[in-house]
Amino acid sequence: MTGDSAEAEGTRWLTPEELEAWMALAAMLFKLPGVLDYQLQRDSGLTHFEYVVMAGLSETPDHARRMSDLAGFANGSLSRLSHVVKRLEKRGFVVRRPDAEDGRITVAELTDAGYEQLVAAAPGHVATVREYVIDVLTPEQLRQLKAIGDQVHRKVDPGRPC
Amino acid sequence: MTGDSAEAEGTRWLTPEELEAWMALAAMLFKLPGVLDYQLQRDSGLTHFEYVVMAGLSETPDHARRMSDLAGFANGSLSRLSHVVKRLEKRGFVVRRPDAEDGRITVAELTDAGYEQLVAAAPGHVATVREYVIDVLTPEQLRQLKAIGDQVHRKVDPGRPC
DNA sequence: CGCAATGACTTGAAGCGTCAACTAATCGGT
DNA sequence: ACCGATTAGTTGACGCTTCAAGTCATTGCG
Repeated sequence: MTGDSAEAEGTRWLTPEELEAWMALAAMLFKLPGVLDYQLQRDSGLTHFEYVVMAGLSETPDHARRMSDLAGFANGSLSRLSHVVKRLEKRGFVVRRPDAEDGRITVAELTDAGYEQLVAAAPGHVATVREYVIDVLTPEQLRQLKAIGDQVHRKVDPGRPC
Repeated sequence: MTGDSAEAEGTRWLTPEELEAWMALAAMLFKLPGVLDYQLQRDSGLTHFEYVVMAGLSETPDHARRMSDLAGFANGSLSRLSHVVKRLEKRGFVVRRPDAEDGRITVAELTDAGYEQLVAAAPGHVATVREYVIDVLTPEQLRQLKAIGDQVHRKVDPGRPC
């Protein structure tokens, strides 16, 4: 679909430069998740999403956080989070309890075993991020990447501070 | 996991700038596929991956291509492609046949119905890519994005021209 | 020529994510 | 104080991706 045909006249096709940028982004989009999941799965038995969820819990002072908050942090749906937390609970990495003040709210809390698992997984994960992303880019490119990512993210998901 | 603790001494944790860049990329990585899939699914009943596969076929003069070639183009595994092409075949968008010269090779070919489906889906897809990525970035950022994407992609997937 | 090794897929099972439906708790107007 | 509306989260079914195993064709070595 290169836009050289005459149908759909109203369509603004991508210029060659735009296409190149999009293809480069798309290739990252397709490949990076697999690389991250593969390393974490192999070395720590965790999905990248599971890792992010547990990391989100570890960020708070009491290693606990309500579900919808956590879902936002991990960029996933509440349903997805619910399934994942149930699995993590079954594995003993997390516990769930209703909030004392508002019974609708569920609070997920990282167990000690979960925290240890996260601490054990972190170095390998960070090394992978470094190897495939950070260390192949210059500091200037990292700045650019942050700006680009923020702008796209803001467009995709407007209702958020960031 | 912010690296302020003392365990795992050998680990080079991310600096704040590196972390910011990574978080911005990760947010894109999580959200964009959903946006693209949603639009294509809603308006054309296609997955983004299915779209890319059919686009890969439409690029050749005879609208046909061997499976492993196509898998590389679409950045997916051969197994994934095999399942997807089977579904597309069931829907009448693609046909498969063994190669005449080498019986191991399967060639997938876009049918007329498949081509029409693709042509109908393209404008909406391009508009979405434009809306969420291209049009929120400056030409300079698009150049940067291409460079960044290429470098990461080359690291992730070394055995390829691009 | 024969047959082991390699290459190109295909298949089936298992796990994960999404969607829609559902439950349960709180809010808000009267 | 009541009851419909809203908010928070859970669940089950279905579809898609992955992984490991299997099939069939071809290559190349002895």
